Amino acid sequence: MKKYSEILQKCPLFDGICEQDLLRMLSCLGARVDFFDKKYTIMAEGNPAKYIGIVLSGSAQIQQVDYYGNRSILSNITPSQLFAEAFACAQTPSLPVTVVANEPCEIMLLDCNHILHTCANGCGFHQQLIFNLMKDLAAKTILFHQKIEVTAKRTTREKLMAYLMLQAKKVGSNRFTIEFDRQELADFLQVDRSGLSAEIGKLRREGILENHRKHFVLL
Amino acid sequence: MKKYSEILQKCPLFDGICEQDLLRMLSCLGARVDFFDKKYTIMAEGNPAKYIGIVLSGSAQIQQVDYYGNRSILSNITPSQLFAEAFACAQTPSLPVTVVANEPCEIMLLDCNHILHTCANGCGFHQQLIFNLMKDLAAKTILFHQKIEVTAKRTTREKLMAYLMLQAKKVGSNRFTIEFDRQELADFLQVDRSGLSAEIGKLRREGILENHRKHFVLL
DNA sequence: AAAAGTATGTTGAAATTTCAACAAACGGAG
DNA sequence: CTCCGTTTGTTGAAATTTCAACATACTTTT
Repeated sequence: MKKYSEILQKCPLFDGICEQDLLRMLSCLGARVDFFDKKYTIMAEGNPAKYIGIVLSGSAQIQQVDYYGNRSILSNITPSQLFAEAFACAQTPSLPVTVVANEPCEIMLLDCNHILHTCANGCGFHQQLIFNLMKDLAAKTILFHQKIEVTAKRTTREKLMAYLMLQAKKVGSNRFTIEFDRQELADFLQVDRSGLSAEIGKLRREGILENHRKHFVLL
Repeated sequence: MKKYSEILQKCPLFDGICEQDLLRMLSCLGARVDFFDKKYTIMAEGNPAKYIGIVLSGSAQIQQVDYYGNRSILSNITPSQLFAEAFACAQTPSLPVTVVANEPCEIMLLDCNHILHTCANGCGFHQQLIFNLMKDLAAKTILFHQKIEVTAKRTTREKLMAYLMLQAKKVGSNRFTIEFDRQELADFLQVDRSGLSAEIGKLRREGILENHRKHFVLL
């Protein structure tokens, strides 16, 4: 596990925990590492939520797919980030989302029960882990509010502009690269892909932005 | 504060804490109670998030209002429920939402810093409060997923049906009363009110549901 | 019980989105 | 470099949503 310690140190779950303690903890938490190729399912909708996931390398995508096969993208998870922690903490009997590998990736899974309940060897880190989980869940809630603020807009143009302005704000520059391809961006904004492409073209012709594929400049 | 103890006992923040301890805690947490008449603002967008709110009586509504004045309703908060806890825990410098009184209500405000950090008199309940906050935030995250699952649908009809079926599931019956009036339901589902009314009429004529105002029966 | 105010339903026209189909641009493999 | 699969852009028609305006139903006040 030692080779992952640099990534794990950056994980919000392990804030305030030193490398030595962290490595000792992992076995106590039932940590295991799995590999997934691009497009493979890491966690499937409908399964019980027992594990907290941590992306060690590559990236994963949280999706909801409805009865008719329409995909809605909730977020991308990058290295050091947690996923499925809310469902694991709430012990949801049936995951409402699917987690898929965006690219080949290494995923660490932790047994959530071992985090929430004091273990037999009485290691004293549960309090810190629970505090860190609380902070992480608060931060995720804020991200949800941001997503809703964007998708609550009524037109493709407004959603797109709200999204792009948020990205510009995040990186502190009017020039940035987005994390989604066109189909993914459409599934994140909850609009039609071709309509989205058309709207980007229109904004470009109006001189509001410049772009090439995933690269954008707001003018 | 004693007159609120029945409501507070049901609050997820105080799970596993007995009445006596709870009442002693309140002063330690800087608890105060405010009254608000219908439509009054309990917390205003843009302010720093310092307090966790608890609805003692009446109800409050979490809203986002954008630049153009378009309202989006996130949720209704009923007695014993928390609000703004995610922003307070994350110490957000600027609230992204507005909380308004749905009806005359009593609101308890707690200073979040007093919950997260051990106090001078070293009372031993912070760990339990943090654990409870973590559970509450996990539950709220799941509610967000449900809202997104509904609003991700592309047509008014699909959003409405997804919402109604979720309500039926919640109460375990095909007959139920919804918590929103038409304008509020439209602002929750992120659709046009008149289009929503039209769609309800259409579903009624198709024999898919019966309704009168807030009362619905799915057939 | 009437009046006033609010909420809901209805309508048709205008704006927007979705859908399907295809063209163009790009990127990786050989 | 070329081929091939994938992504992105474009288009027009059909479906849906939005918008404004008004009618009707319900509630509250006096």
